[in-house]
This record gives sequence, C-alpha cells and structure tokens, in this order.
Amino acid sequence: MITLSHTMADTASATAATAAPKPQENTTAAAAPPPPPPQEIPVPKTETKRWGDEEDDEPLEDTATSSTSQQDKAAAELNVEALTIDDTKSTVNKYLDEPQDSHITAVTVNDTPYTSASTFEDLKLSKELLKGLYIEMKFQKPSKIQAISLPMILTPPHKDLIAQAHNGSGKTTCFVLGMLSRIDLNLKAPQALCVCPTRELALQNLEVLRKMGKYTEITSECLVPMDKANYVPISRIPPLSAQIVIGTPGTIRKYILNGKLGLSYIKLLVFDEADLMLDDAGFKDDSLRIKKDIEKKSSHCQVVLFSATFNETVKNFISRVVKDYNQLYVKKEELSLESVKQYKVHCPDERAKVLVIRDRIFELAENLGQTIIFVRTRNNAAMLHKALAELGYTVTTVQGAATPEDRDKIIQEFKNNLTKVLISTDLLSRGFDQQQVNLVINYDLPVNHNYQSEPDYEVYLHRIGRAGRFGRKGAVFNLLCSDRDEMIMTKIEGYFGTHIAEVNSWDSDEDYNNALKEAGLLFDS
DNA sequence: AAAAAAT
Repeated sequence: MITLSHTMADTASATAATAAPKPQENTTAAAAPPPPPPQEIPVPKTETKRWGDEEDDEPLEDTATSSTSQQDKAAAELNVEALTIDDTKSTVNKYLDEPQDSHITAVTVNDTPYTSASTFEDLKLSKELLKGLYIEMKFQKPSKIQAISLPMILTPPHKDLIAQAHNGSGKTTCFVLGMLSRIDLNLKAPQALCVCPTRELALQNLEVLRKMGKYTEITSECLVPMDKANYVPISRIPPLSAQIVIGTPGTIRKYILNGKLGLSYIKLLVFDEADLMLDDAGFKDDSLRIKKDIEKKSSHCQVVLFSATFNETVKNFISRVVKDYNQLYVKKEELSLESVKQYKVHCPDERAKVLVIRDRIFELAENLGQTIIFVRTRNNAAMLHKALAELGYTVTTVQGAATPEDRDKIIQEFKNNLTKVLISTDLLSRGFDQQQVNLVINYDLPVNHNYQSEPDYEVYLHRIGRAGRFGRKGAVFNLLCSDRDEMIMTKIEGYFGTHIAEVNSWDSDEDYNNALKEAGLLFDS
C-alpha cells in the first residue's frame, strides 16, 4: 500500500519521523512547526467555451473526432519545477526516494487559484484526519501529486480533475483523502462514490480509506460481488447509509437500479484507473451510466479521474465527458520508473519460458521479496501453474474466473507474505499495491486485443509498476520467444523511450544474478 | 483476452 511511503521516503530523517508533527488534542495546528512558504501555482486565465457545454442528452455514444485541445493550447502549460526533488545525491537514500513524478504538468482553467500544499496542515483537514495521516498512515508530508492535486479537489468550486501520476506515487491517498475531507458528518447518506475496475482494487482502496479515516466517524461500504456464504438477495438489503461507497461497476449499478444506493447527496465521484474505466474496451458504458444517474439526482457532483496512463484517444474522449476541468499530466517518456530495471530474455521456444521460471526465477525469488508472473490468458495461467506445481513448487494463481472466496484467499495470503510467487492475469496489472513485490515477470507480453502484433503500452506500464512501489527498487524480466515478441518489445522501448537491457543467455545463472545486481536487488557477498 | 456481472 501507499502506507510506508512517506515515513521511509528519507532514511536520514527516520528519527525525525517519530517526532513528526502529531496533532495535539487541544492546540490543533497552532502547535505545528511553521510550514515552509507555499508555492503558488500561477494560473493562466483561459476562456474555455467548450462545445461539450451544450446539452447533450445522449453523451454515451458520441465519438471523439473534433479537437478538444483548444483548452490545452489556450492554457499555458506549467512545469511544476518548484516541486522537483534533488536526486543528485543518489547512493544510499536512493532506495526509498519518491518516484520521479517531478515533471507533473498542471493545466488549470478559469480563475481559481491553487496553492500547492507543502504540509497536510495546509489543507485545513480535520484533526481526526491529520491523526489518521500521521499515526495510521505514518505520512509526514504530501507527495508531489498529493501536494498539487489535493488543493484542486478540496477548493471550491470543486472543479472536475483529470490527474495523471506515476505508478506508486500515492494517487490513492489523493482521492481517498479527497473523499474523506468532503464528507458532511451530519448527513448519514452516500456523499462520495469511487468506482474501480476490479474487486481487488475496490477492497484495497476501502482498506486504505478505513485506515486513514480511523479517527473520524465517517462510514464506508464496499460494493463488490458477494461470496456465496454471505449472499443476500438485493431486495432484502436495506438502502445504504454509508457516507463513502467504493465498488466495482456491476455491483454499484445493481444497487442503483434497485434503489439501494441513493445518489441525491453524491458530491464527489471518483474513477480510479480512469482511463480504463472510460475506455471503449473497458468499462465505458457502465461508468458513463453511473455518472449520468448521479447527474440526474444530484445538483453538483465533482468528477475526479486518476490514472498513471491516459493515451491520446482516451484523453480526447474524457475531455468531453468532464466539464471545466483541471488537468495534471506526465509525458509518456517520463512515465516509466527509473527505480525499476527492465530486461528482456530471448528464449528459444515456449517451453524454455517455463524452464526459465522453474530454474531461474524460483531460485532468485528465494533471495528477493515477492514476485508476480503476468500471463495473457486464464489458460496460460492454469498451464503454468500446473507445470510448476507438478514439479513441486509452491505457487498460487489469481484470475477473474475464480470464485470471490478463492480470489480473496489468494490475495490475502500474498498480502500477508505467506506466498512468494503469484501468477496473475491482468486482473492485478493495475493498482495492486504490495511493497514487497520487487520482481515482475512478463511470461507473455501484453498485446493489444484487436491487433495482436501491437503492444498494449498501458498494460505494460501498469504491470511493471507493481514492482517499485513508492520508489523502491525492482526488476522486470520480459520473456520473448518469437519474432513477434521481439518486435513488440522494440515498440515498447520506442514508445516510452526506455532502453531494455538484454539478459545474454536465457539459461545462465550468472546473467540473471548480474541483472539483479544491476537492479540493486542483489549484492556481492 | 481480461477486467465486472448478470443472465
């Protein structure tokens, strides 16, 4: 989870961490050390007359063609250089530095000024929330994306927001804190809704929310498919009174349709992994339906979209879904994490890939943290699982066809570090936050569903982001065994402008060891 | 194809 992040961000200040400003019962912010001078983000004044403003009753189907970049052109692009971290003094502390989300570009609209928050006190949070941040989450100060995005979420008139930031840079905290701080405690009804692509992500986000909000009285509920043991027909479920609701699209829709999720007081709608949630091939229809349902019932609902990836197509579409929005984004060339070292391994055939996993990865994994092996299909997952299990290796697999009970169990075991190696479909490619994961294997490269000779760049980026949470070191091995694989790999390198080093020989122990040393995961003994 | 989920 994002948990450790701030505490460990700087080993040198580890001692200071314990003495971190703890909100005092009676004194609130008065006793806090004087915050550094806030950095003003200059705000360009842009008249944005967007044709999306007109009434369009059926926005579900309009296709993106017309230019929406007017706004982008009109608005000056501000490089938030003031927030750049100094990583010239590398060496020791490099290990737990914040990822390089230092080049977040902010584009704001109209005349709302935003001041980035150097401290959580700057955000005027309740003392209960500050307590949760410092004591439960063990945060010291906002990460860059938090410093910039939180004022945008919290400041009236609560404009919509599209926010892109690196994997593992603390996006969850942004919207969880955003939801918690906008709740009216006296109103016992749903006020914030967060939609996620998977059960696992929804549960994980709820866990963060409850931890962060531990000292508040705010109530929350998770809407994901129930396991059989707890099944209750929807008709017998009372209407939700929880103030914050997090869930997956299908179950949320089910509750709305059955009148179990009131939308009248929803004032904040969050899409986690927003590019996927609004993609044609993803959850676009469900997402837009939910948004429309809310708009029908609620007078003003702020829409907030977070992801590490927004390709041009999706960005274009999204810019017509939200209105009068602020944007934070990162160039794709600056998106891959420098702390995660990527490799390619040329394997003679498919069978060799299994051998690599069996003979190299398992051995290596013993000396490392945890490993996730990504496969393209459920079949491949089953095949690989079987091959390894027959050889006596302990491995677990998670994929969407498993029962909710099984999924929860496998994930819990992995999160509790009881299992070391987990095989997964792209179920876990996004958002899954387990800090001990420092090795990711692409058993199959992610490819575009429609054009299998094309990479799925976004999925690639998300997968490798499972290692290297909040700047930790990690390594990725891409197993290639055909010309097509080679070509896809080359395209990925080109797209992100990264060099992916080769492991010389697919079956050489030494080569893998060297790779891991280079990645900073192994040391000479 | 996989992700959700209802059928």
